[in-house]
Amino acid sequence: MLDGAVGLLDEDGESALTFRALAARLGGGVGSIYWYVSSKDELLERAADHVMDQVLFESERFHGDDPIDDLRQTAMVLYGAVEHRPWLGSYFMRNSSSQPNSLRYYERVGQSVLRLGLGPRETFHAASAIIGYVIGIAADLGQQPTEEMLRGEVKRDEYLEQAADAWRALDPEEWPFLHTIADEFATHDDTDQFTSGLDLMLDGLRLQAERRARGE
Amino acid sequence: MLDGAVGLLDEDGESALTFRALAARLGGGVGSIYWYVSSKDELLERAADHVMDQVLFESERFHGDDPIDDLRQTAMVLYGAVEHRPWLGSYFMRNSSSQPNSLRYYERVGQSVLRLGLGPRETFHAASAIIGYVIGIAADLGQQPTEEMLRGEVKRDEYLEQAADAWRALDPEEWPFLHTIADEFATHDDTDQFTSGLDLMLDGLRLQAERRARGE
DNA sequence: ACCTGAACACCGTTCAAGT
DNA sequence: ACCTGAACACCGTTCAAGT
Repeated sequence: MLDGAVGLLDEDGESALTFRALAARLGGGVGSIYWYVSSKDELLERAADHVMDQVLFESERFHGDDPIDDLRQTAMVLYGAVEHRPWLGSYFMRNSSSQPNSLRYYERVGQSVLRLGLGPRETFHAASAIIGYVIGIAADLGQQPTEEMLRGEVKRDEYLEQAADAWRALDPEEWPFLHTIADEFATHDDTDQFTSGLDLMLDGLRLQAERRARGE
Repeated sequence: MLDGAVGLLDEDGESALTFRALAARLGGGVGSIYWYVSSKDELLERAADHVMDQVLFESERFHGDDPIDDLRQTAMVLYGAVEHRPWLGSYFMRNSSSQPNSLRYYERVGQSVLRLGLGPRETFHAASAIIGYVIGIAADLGQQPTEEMLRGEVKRDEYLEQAADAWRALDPEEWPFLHTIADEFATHDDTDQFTSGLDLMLDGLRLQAERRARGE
């Protein structure tokens, strides 16, 4: 059932997942889904956790010497899963019993942070910040244009170039930032953008750990 | 109209904003809303930008010597707006013409980053990372429990303590991270959590700027 | 124990008709 | 130019009835 739900979501976006469509795909009646799930909210939570099962599996092979490296790779696996699933961000990591894999993932990230030797509060904050960042960026990147691209109406390059052109047409005195980044934006790679911000955060985390190790 | 829409969203959450409820509040018919807005999506985009108007106003007074300080304060104003409006994260910063304030906010953040003297690509990445982080964390924090709290069913403290208890009951060998942070989680302050992660990212950004200034 | 599908309440959107 | 509200297609959810 969850395979079917994730399939519908991946193929045609969040609006394609209806009880009727899911029942049709499974070859059953609308009502029978309610035997396994109590609401659409729970269906989406369980679908999210179903995706996290794969994320968890893929991130289990990272056991390097540097905990920061492990964190980077673990975060990137999650990013890969959320990048084209904007719905995932809104439903995972709800502290509910129907999301055991999300909790395990949180624990995994946390264990890498633990190796940095920070205090409990800093450890809690750092692990939450990393996951929050991944979700935030992925939600940002997987928005409206993506939906139109799913329907094949707009190509990504054209969309970016169009937005960049609009920025270039603005007054440079008033919009120096948009002018500076217009070229970068038009040709940017989403994964690069994600990685850069992640590295900023991980650099800050490494700095915090070093400071603490020096007893500051 | 947008005041009415934001009012409904703030009072009873995203599901309370329906065309019928909005029409009733405005004392008109359902169809008349379509004279001003072409779809519910656009209504939410404009409502989001309506909120951003206030965010923009509040963040205009930051002009300190340290661009990083400006960034921190500008980010915190946005956080304050999104914290209790989980719907905002999904609708703002779509590069559409109906969101001029979001674009202005992006420019504002970007101008502070520009003062750090990085290259165009790093500038683009840093500004996007900061905003992505704010949205991600705020979306994380403003989830399900908040909705139940809106209905007055669960108090925040009880909810956190309950989750922490569930973590404490797990095997400590297998879940060292959750055991380490259970106490912190039970008593944590959302704004503290947000600020800590933001500072990690800003520390990393400062480091990057210093490296570049030294010509590395 | 598990499934069915008609029925219900509600939603976004359209549109002929009004002022 | 702006508003009205019935009508339409569709949705999540319920439930009496089936196996």
